[in-house]
Amino acid sequence: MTSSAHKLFQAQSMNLGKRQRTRSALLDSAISIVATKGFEATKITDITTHAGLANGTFYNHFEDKEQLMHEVATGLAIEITRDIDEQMKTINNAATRIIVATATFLEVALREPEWVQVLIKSSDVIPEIQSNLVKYLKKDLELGFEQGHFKVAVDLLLVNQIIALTKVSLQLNRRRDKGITKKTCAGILRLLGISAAQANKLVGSALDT
Amino acid sequence: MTSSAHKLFQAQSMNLGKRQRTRSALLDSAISIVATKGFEATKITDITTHAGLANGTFYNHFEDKEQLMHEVATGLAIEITRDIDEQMKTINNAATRIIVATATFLEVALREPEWVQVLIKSSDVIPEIQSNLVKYLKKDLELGFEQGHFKVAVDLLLVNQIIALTKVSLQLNRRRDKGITKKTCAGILRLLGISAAQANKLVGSALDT
Amino acid sequence: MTSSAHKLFQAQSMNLGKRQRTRSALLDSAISIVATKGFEATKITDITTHAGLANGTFYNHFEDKEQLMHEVATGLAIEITRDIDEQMKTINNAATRIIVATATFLEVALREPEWVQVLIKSSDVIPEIQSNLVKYLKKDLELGFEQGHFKVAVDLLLVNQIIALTKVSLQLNRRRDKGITKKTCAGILRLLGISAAQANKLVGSALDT
Amino acid sequence: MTSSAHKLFQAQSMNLGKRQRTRSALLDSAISIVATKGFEATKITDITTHAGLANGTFYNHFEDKEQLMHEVATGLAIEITRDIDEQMKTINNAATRIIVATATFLEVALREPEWVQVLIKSSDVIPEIQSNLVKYLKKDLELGFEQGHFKVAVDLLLVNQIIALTKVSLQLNRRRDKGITKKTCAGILRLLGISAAQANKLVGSALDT
DNA sequence: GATGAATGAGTATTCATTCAT
DNA sequence: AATGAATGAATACTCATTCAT
Repeated sequence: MTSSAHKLFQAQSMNLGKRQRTRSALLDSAISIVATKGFEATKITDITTHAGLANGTFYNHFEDKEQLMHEVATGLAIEITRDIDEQMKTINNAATRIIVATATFLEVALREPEWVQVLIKSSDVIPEIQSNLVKYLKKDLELGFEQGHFKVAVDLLLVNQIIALTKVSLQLNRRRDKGITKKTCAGILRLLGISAAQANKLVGSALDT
Repeated sequence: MTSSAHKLFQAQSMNLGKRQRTRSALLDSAISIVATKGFEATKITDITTHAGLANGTFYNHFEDKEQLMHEVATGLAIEITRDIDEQMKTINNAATRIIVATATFLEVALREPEWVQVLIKSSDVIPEIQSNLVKYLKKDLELGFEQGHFKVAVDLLLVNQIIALTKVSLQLNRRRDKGITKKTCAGILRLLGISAAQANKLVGSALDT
Repeated sequence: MTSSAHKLFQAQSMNLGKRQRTRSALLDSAISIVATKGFEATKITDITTHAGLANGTFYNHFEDKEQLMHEVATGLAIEITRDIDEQMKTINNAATRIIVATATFLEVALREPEWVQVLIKSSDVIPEIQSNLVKYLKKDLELGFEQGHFKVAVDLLLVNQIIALTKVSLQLNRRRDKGITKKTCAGILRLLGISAAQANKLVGSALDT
Repeated sequence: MTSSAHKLFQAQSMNLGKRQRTRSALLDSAISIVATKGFEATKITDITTHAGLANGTFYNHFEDKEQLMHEVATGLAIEITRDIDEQMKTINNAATRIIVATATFLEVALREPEWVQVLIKSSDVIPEIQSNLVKYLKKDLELGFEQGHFKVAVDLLLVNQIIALTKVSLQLNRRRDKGITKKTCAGILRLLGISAAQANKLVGSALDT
């Protein structure tokens, strides 16, 4: 039927009871469908059919579509964040942190395009996702400003500009071009006031190791 | 019924026949409703009711919602572009052109928030809008690169990044803050490889006259 | 499809517009169905099918089943009350008033069993019906007590007892036995403290003219 | 979970096997739920949840809701009848029998409102209840007519009128007013052709001992 | 026997679209 | 052209019932 994408929730519930496995099947199906058809256009029956279940089964596990999508988005956010956090633990330089975070995120997007697709689409509907992202990103930006790397005062506009540049990268990257990751990171650094040449150098040394 | 916004299509059809005026009323109503409720949530009856017409009348003028939205988006694009083109006729410096184009667009967004709101929302659904925008913007970017102002090679990613920065500005500008226009222009220039200080200077001299 | 019963609402809307006639068809269909299957068991599609309409048409005229049933019950109450009021205008003796009101009501029930059936069933769900009935009945009972006909103090229990006796009459009168009307009136008078012999005499002279 | 009401079926099955005890738990739960929410609105899961059982367990004991309600109603009828029969064994005077039967029934209703509530609601759906009641009541009424106490010929209408008066008493007696019992008995006697004064006297002497 | 997950038929409701007036 | 009543496909949600464990 669908993708070779990894089943996030199913993987997590392999050794749990039947109830949890069915739940996970629904959550994973929702990811596939939403990635394809979008949030609004996804019908309950799309999800249950994709999971090989009866429509009524949906309501044994979720109140409504809203609740399901919440869990999907939350699960995805946690999973993706885990990867990024791991990479970032030992990095102190703010410019490098921004580069690595962006690049790791975009790599996940190459590996699991459905996950990120859904996460992005959800972030319009589920504000927590967006606001969490803003919070963490802001911290690194302020750090970089204090460290003297970035020449621009941090405000909400700036944070959202960077998120927007990352999203653009995702949208254009249908062809899975790895070069776009570097260009995106460099663009973000330039937006932060770093010169074009310096931006390229920083991206190169941060990502080519 | 509601807004003090200017009726784009009605204004254009004032002196035409009744058929055209009814058509225009529907188009203008669509703008108001879509700006408020979004594309998906807009019902045919919302539009006809707002226009003071019977629901059936809609189908005397349009095949379906899709077609209506096409015309709305096209009309808006033409109208808004007209303003910008006017401003740009005498400007040769690419950096200034980018600034003025962005600022003019954002000013229209302040004056006619519904128009721009709808245009943005439509651009997801109607690709021509986006691709037209890309075409014109690309020309100026290439000019700037040739002129030596911008330090970055022009590609589709770059164009879309600039568009994205402009959209972010719109989304955040619920409070009609004019300062955001300048910040947005400066951000675009930095993204194009101009230093933060130089970007601010250019924006200042382009917009403060 | 069904009964030879008179179409209350259709009769009232014969010369009105199409909208009103369709509305009335739905109201009359509701009466037929509710009389047969009861309030709870009546589905929207039962009503529309019986009226020869599409299910969606229902919602062009009513918010939901609740609203429809309200109108049905109100319409029936008005119609039935009209008959009774007519008969009672010139009657001053309270005992006679009670007899005539009960007998007229039971006669309507013989003529239009569906109407009364539905009215009774509605009175559980729509309290206004019941409380209106209580109000009017109470007045006559108090009059009779003042006039010295009835030996029993009027209270809510008494009023409800009389209503209950009338309902029993309806339930048992599947065979359309006119004798039950007299027995019911006599029973009510006995309940009000009138002797069995006197009760029969009063009923006889009130109804045999 | 809730009421302090006595568990009829559980009490009867205390010393029987587990199967019987589970059955009884379901029957008692059904009484509680139906008394609160009514027959139609009672869901299978309401009953099983209240009994602390899984929903599937229901079908190990009953065919469907219908069968359950049959057993509930039958059990309640037997239990309540037992009390009344006990009281009546030594009473020969028909008027006193009617008074005591009614009063005992209404007392049970005060003590176990759920039982009677459900019994009344069931009697619409399960005709045997009603017809049994009719049979026993009819016997006493005929006795009273032979004894010369009641002035009215016994027929089905009369029997149902008396039942109706008893039900009215239950419906109005939300506030647990003991006075209503006496008024109800007196009303029944008046309906049977006994004068108001005599009715009050009989009720007084039958119930005040 | 008990469990509770899964089932799917049944129902209310919405709304784009048609068409007779 | 405009009207607005009627349509019916689409969809969410409920709940009695089944059945594998």
